Amino acid sequence: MLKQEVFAELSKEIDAKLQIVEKEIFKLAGRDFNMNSPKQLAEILFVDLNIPTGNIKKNKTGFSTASTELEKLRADYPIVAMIEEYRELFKLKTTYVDVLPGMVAKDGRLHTRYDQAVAATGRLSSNDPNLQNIPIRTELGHRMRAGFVAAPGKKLVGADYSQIELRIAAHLSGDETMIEAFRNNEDIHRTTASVVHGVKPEEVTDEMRREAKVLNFGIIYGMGAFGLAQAAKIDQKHASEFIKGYLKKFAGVAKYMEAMKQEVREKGYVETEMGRRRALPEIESGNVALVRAAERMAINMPIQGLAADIVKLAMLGSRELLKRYEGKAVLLLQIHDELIFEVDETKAEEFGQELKKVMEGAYTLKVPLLVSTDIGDTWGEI
DNA sequence: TCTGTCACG
DNA sequence: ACGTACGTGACAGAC
Repeated sequence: MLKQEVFAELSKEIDAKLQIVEKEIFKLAGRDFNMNSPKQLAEILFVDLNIPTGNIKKNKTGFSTASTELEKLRADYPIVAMIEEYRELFKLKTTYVDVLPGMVAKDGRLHTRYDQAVAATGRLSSNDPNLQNIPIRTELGHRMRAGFVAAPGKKLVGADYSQIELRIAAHLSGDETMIEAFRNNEDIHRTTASVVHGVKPEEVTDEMRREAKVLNFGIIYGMGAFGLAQAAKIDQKHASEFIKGYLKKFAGVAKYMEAMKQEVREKGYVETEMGRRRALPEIESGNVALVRAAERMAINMPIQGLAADIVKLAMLGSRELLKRYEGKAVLLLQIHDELIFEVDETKAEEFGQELKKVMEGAYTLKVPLLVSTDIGDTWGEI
């Protein structure tokens, strides 16, 4: 259910902030313009204000004003930081804060729709409204989630798989180092940094761990040195050596990647361990960029797809659990690696413990599946 | 309807 | 020389 007061409060606050930021931007720009138009914004930045475009990417229209590009300018140009703030506020307002309250149904609840046959990897997708992309990464995001509440007398019980895709990567690749790390319940990003740099885990710096985290997520999608350099904000040479070192130490992962590329070349498709297939006909296109893209999808799909399969199994398992709670617990949301239930407040604690067991036992990998659960009155608390 | 952008996992 | 990490849905602007 939505707490209308939370949304009304946020709306008011965002409006006020937007007004101030907008005025400030117009002043710095020297004239009024529509800052929701990337075209007009680019003209202001790169023509009127003559901001150098040396390392700014181009798109079909001209110079990009995407946040990854603006980030490069933030330190030198105050107007850029203001534009970033404007964008964040505007996005939250127009996509969520001003829209969701009007979508509440007669029963007082917000209902989404799930598509089960849209995503190529086997994931669900959510629409009208999409409740799989409600903000969380910013402070305003957290405050918005506090506006999603359990019905009176109920609690929200959330349960999410910890590092499910990396655990699946360990499982599918059979990489001994990665498997050991998960079996010992290590901090996987710290372990990666430790292994690649050849230092003890306790000697891993925050910087090393941060880079390793980006690499762990990127590597299984076929990220190159260029991508890692951008994402981790390191130079390309360093990124290239980091990847080389990683693939040498995590030889099982390198082997998995090669195996998927070969499989898609031979068969024209890849599949998850449970048999879900994704056809990748572009592999035969002869167009280098399309072939490379198909290879990356071939590496990623068996991982992301098995995660989707496992969560679906967990949903089936939870159905059995729900039967036992006969109307005292219902499933509200699935968010890829996470399930959120609404449960009688008297049963929430017990339900959470049983749910954790069901989800962790939904499928057996070479490494344990780990689920963490949370209970709260609002989505913001879990 | 397409493009650019940005919210999430 | 080129493009550059996977999967989605929604919004505003431009045409």
